[in-house]
Amino acid sequence: MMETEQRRPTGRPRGFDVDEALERALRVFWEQGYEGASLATLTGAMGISTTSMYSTFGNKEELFRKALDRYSEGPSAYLHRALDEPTALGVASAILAGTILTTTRPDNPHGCLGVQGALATSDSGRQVRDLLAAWRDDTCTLVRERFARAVDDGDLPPEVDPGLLARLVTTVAYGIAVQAASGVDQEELRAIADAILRQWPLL
Amino acid sequence: MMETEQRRPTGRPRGFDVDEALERALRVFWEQGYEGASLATLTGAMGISTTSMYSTFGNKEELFRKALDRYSEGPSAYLHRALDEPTALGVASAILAGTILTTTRPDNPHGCLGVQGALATSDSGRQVRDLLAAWRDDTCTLVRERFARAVDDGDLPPEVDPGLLARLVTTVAYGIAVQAASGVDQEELRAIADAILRQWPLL
DNA sequence: TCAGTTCAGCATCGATCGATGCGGAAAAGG
DNA sequence: CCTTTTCCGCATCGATCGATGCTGAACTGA
Repeated sequence: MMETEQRRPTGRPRGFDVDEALERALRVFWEQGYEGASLATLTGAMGISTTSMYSTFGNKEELFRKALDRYSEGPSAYLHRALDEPTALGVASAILAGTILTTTRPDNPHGCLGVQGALATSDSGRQVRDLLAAWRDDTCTLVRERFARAVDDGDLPPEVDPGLLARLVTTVAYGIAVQAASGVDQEELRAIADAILRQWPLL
Repeated sequence: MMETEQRRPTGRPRGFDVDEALERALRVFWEQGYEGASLATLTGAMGISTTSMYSTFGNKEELFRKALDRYSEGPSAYLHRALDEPTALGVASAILAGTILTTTRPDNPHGCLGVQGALATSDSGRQVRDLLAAWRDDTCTLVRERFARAVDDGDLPPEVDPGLLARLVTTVAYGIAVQAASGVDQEELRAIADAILRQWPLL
């Protein structure tokens, strides 16, 4: 028989919830960026000591990576749901709608962690900057592959370049994220997305 | 007769070129952001001592404000030239073309200072963050007023909302700036801009 | 030449950065 | 109970943060 029951570690159990602490850290990174978020601010928001943070998450960069993963599966989960839409227009519409909702939700920091987390950094933040650039590019790649499938299915005209269309949709999404970070109204952003989608597929 | 000759100050003259030092500082802020750019990095690139920097520019925040002014009149000067285009389509086309050129020029940092200079900051950078948000909003306002004039002139259909169209163009421009910061190819961005402009006026 | 003024190199300020070591407290197994 | 293991508050590390004072050098006008 397999040993299915997870090994209960001996010793004093952890005194805080890892998921909740990570959620708190995510929000700090989201609002203040990777370099702007200090360890003191992070641990203060997480409600734990620096010792607990380092023993649990490694270091600041590892904490950010885990926070980004949580962001992808939480606030940014609309992206993968959007890719399941039956039509390419539905995909694009869901991406822009999800972007607007996530970047302007009143109880969240405004903007997108993947954009404002580390867009320009010093040398010490270069690794995280590259990580987010890859994160954005991965998003674009996923959309491109979905659009390529739409072309194969006849859902998009054969002359449409899926890569270009994916780059266009993500560009608008990132632009929306910048506007949202400045506090632009949600309905105004919705009107922009509608105007773009009204010309679908634009190419 | 007016005293037209400028007062020559007595004492030892300044040993460096203020414009060139500011240009160097601008490039550091452009690449590393306001909070990422340390005084040591700034003065090192400017080739002056911290004493000279403080006596000449005030402090780090004032230095950034002056660098932003220089950015507006230099790399971002295409914006005001674009507003002088005879048609609204010409304005939008010039804005997007200028954005692409400035944010992807090989000898410049990639991206837009107004976007990546301080998109998410700690509390200490909040003033600069707000400054850049206002800078972006001012840009949008200038474009809106230009489009409103185009509506009055019959250059744009009367049902077009100038504010919405201006927000759309600037949103695409900011999105392009984000993509450029990630290293996206210039021609790909041009293709995106062309696709947008092909549907003009989109609303 | 001299007095007056400014520049800028050097040292350093207190605060904060990310990160770590120590040691008592707490909770498990035996 | 006792031993073992882990957690975590506290103090602190060297480095760096933005910012300033001191002081001799440099250059002016008289």
